Amino acid sequence: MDVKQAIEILTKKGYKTTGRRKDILAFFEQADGYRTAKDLLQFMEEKYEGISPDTVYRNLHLYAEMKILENTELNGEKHFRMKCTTHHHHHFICSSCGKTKEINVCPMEEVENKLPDYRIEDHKFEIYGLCPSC
Amino acid sequence: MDVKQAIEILTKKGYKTTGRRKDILAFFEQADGYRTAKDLLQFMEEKYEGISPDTVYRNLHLYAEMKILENTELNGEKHFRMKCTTHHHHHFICSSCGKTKEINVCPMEEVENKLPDYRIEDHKFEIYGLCPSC
DNA sequence: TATCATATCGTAATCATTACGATTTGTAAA
DNA sequence: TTTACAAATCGTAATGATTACGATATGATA
Repeated sequence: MDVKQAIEILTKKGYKTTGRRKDILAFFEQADGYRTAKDLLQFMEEKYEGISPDTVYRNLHLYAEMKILENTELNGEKHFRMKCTTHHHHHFICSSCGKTKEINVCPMEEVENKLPDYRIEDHKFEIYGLCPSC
Repeated sequence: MDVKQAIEILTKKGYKTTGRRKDILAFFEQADGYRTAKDLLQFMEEKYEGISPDTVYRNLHLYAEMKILENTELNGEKHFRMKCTTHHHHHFICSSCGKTKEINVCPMEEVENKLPDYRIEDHKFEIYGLCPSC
């Protein structure tokens, strides 16, 4: 997912493309990993002095709902990153810098066979630790 | 993990066995699944009128730190349950009632081979959905 | 350029969690 | 059993993240 694709989704669903929305997307595009709401708020405050926290959180939720961002809990805080648009996969997440590495292992097929009477709606498979540079 | 084992751990590490601590453990022993801090607080207030929220949260963290409880995020809220003491495994978690089902699938060996330069510290593999009764 | 629904602001409210001094209470030694 | 003391809890306030909301500003479309 990049800024261009995200804006297309917004437009198609009838949402407006404002400067703040574009800058939030740009922040995550260049972020290369998971970032907190606070990180984003600080970034936005540099350009938009006195920006309302409401604006930041509202758009974070909007983007998560529209599958433009994905989120996870890291060190007790919610973190966000651009959603991957390629094939299904999971991530190693560096708990120090938030960078991720794609992991192409998913045991869900095996698991589904073991849960015949359950309705499976979602799953999470994440590996945490330190990346080579941290 | 049951109440008896948990109290042994507390005692061994020099923590006191208070009525409140025993009742918190009893709550999770009979809970059979994940419960929120609020669930626990409500339960405790029935018996201990005017109990301080500090007491509840402090002990939740103490138990999590001592590996008596494990926790996860469910519907945006932290949930806790008694820690499993058997062999390593993962869980299906019902997002409606919080009940869990043991899943004996773990692909970490395969994953470790793919991350030679990374320090792996933890991993999470959880399946979410509805259990047969929900 | 005018219109209008949407987005944002400014600020306050909410909610979960944490902090802290005062008081109470297990625990272990006398 | 009593005493002594560190640990636990209370009562209450502070904190911090998030959400709410009426007023105002601003994209998008005609």
